[in-house]
Amino acid sequence: MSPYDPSAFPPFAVTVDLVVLTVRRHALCALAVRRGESPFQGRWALPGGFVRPDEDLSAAAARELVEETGLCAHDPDSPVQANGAHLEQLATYGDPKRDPRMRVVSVAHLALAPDLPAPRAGGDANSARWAPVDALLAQGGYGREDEQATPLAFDHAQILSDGVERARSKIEYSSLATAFCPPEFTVGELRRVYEAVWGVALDPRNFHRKVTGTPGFLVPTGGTTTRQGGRPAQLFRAGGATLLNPPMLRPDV
Amino acid sequence: MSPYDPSAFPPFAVTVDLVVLTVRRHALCALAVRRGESPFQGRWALPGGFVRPDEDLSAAAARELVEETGLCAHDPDSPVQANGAHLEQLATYGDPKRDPRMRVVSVAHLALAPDLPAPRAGGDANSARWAPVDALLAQGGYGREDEQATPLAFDHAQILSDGVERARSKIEYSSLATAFCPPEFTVGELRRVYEAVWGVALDPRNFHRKVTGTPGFLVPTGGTTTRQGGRPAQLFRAGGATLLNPPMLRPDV
DNA sequence: GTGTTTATCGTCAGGAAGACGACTATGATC
DNA sequence: GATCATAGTCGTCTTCCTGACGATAAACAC
Repeated sequence: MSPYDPSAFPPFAVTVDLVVLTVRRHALCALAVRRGESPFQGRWALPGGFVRPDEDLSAAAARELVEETGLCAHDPDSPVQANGAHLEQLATYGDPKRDPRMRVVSVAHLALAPDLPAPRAGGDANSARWAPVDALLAQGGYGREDEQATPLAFDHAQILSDGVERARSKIEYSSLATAFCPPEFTVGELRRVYEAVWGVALDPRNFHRKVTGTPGFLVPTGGTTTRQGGRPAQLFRAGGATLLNPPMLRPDV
Repeated sequence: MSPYDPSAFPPFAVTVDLVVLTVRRHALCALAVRRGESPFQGRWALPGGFVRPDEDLSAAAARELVEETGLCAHDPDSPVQANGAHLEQLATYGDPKRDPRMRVVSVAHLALAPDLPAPRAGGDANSARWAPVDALLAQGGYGREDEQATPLAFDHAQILSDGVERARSKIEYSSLATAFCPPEFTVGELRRVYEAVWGVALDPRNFHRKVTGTPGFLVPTGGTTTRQGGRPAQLFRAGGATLLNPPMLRPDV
């Protein structure tokens, strides 16, 4: 087989799909849009769209993220967090039958965002919402008789599942959990992020010792807050460290 | 922008490129093929080729792997090791200018193989060889006046670098290092794999304690060998465990 | 036999994490 | 204003894991 033969290559459509995760009311939620057209009309799907002819993959993902959420994405290599989300490539899905109409290869990206106001619907999707990932992935199961109980369109359940697993494992050994927090946050708020993403309860005392004892993870801003009730808590910003060594240990599993 | 509009999508070429790694003579090596045609004619590149119209991405990668090495690839989810290599998706590269002729999106895959006899050249590549990754990535640097000192074609240096980094980090927390070993191997041989991939020296006694003390990592076959010289060493096969918990710690960095 | 090489077992100190007690500083309630 | 509930913060103790390194074992080369 002759590689890169410009005269005879099978044409593909290339899209980006986004797994946008946030933590709302102690639950890990993903952004879902309702499809307005066939196939899978009326079903929920991940936001996404075609890559433009002269657009890089990461640029396409960032553009879709802005269109859907208004979030400004940061480069994967500069994990600063201003009013933006963390964005990284997740994986690529190219089963020949994943789209019944034509051959579509989708480069999925993962975005982590702090809790936001209502999502803004893109021009093409007639509605968008944050939904708990458990509900989105519970296929036909436990959900109320809600449109949420229907499976996601295309192979988006698989993509979402892979994105959630990436997020779950990545907060173990990186400081990425701070991407779910506002610019200033307390140790307790960060702990609730871990608890929501992992679905477990963590010991507040050991967690406090761990995160405050890891150099470069958190830097105190000097302020305090009582927005969570109880005794006032110190406010922190994310420090420069991106890798946690030793990592945060996820209980049992 | 209307997603999945079959009447108006920009056509892309989709390829798979392979980072095939092995350990030869205590060095981490990658499979490189010499390009027989323009662009980058005569330069070294990663093996790869077009995805066929009705072929899944992983199937295309497995096919290319067989064509280049004769290795039978295993499914990423069934990490058994018979006469086959570990194969997993690495990342996707889609810079609009990465191929000067047309828009090509390449889904790179990472393969880990035991030390093999000479690679077999595919029909399209006039030569193929194992080369130390250090030499392939040393752009214009230290190499002898060898064709190896020229940078790899396209963005393949970046792809190879990402693949090597993935391998380096993945053997920390998984049993994947056994994919570099023959079906039966000794603790010392496994240690030399880690040393070659990480480029460090490990304490033989602590390494032995770690790998033999991790349940499911190694299972003794009962046999022994002296092929490394010295006192006879027990032979092991890879156990069922795929995740190492706690992980193997990489010194310093 | 002596030396060299590799494998394997053991010991010890230091660090990190889980379990959990205790105290502190707010707001809510009586 | 006293009491209570809530959340945050500091310690202690035990256990496990790792790194450093001594010691022994079993082959081969001479």
